[in-house]
Amino acid sequence: MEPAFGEVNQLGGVFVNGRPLPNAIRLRIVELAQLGIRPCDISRQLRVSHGCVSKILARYNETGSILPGAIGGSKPRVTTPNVVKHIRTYKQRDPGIFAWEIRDRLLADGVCDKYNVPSVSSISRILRNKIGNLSQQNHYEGHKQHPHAGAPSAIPYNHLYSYTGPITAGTKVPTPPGMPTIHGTMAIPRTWPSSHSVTDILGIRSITEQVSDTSPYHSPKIEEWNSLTRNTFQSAQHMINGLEKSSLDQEVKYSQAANGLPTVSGFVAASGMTPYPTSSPVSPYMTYSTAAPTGYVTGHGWQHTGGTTLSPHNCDLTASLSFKGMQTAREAEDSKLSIQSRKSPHSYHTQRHGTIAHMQSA
DNA sequence: TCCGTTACGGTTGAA
DNA sequence: GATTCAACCGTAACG
Repeated sequence: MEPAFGEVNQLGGVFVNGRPLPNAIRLRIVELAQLGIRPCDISRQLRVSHGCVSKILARYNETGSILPGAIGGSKPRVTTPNVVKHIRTYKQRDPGIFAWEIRDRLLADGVCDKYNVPSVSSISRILRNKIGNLSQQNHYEGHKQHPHAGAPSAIPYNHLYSYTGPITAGTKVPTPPGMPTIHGTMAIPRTWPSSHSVTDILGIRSITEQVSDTSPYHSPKIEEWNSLTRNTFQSAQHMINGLEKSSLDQEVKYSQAANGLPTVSGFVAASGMTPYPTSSPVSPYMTYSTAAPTGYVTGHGWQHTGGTTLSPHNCDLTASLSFKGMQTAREAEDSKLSIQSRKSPHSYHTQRHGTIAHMQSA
């Protein structure tokens, strides 16, 4: 069950447990950091925990993206029909073949690469569950003959069966040459045009990337985001440091504080505001609603999915960061990006709690 | 005081 | 449609 209100952290900021910060806040964190403001000051200024500031800045430096990672979902399956078909073929040709031999052969034949090759146990499971009858029959026959009598390794396997499964780290598409970059951080080998980048958030996408809309990995979700950005942003003329100043200022109006630090007045302390001060309680999950984006105070219009008119000159960042589009962009990218380095050290416990939470909410 | 790290309680979405 | 599971989130606390 969704909570009606967000929570308040020690700094007085409002957050929703388990949900990402608004994109504008994330963007503001990066921008302030680029202005040379220390993370601790950013933390206090935006009332976001310093751990979060650190995390967002670290991610930005690492990936060039301010956006949160893809939440939920499952890892791409490696036992695609094509892989199963090859395993079946191997088993047919050599009933005595071991799972690890199949694994090696899948690699050798280019059916899989090291990133998406099934584990030996997975292959065993496939043999048992999906090719069980065949396996038993052939295995029996195999015992009647010599297991390796057929010299299967000499048989040229059909290389037309190239792997067509989900893209993983090993099958990534290189960043198009025309991909705009922000600082050097965008130069890291992203393998898919990241819709998470500040550049993309602000609507600067290369033609190359748009061409990718017709790629085999094109999906309605990607199209949704692409159409949004294409229709919304026509140029990068307003970019400063990769950040769209005017649009940003429209959304997160901030003044100059006495200490010289920009103050995000739109994101005020809980003591000075009602987090979602509407006549009808506005859920922090407004993120996914269609409420009007009038700023963080008035209903947290972050990432609304409404039909605000978007243009380079009237691109309220909140609107331009339509969560609907962003979410789908993340989904699209997540299907293409395998971020190997972000293994959660506490997956077990989070999973456990997630399950419990899920059960409680059910 | 600052900041990187991590335990924790939570959400999400594909399978 | 419900459940499982593995990803993610931000906060709080620690060193």
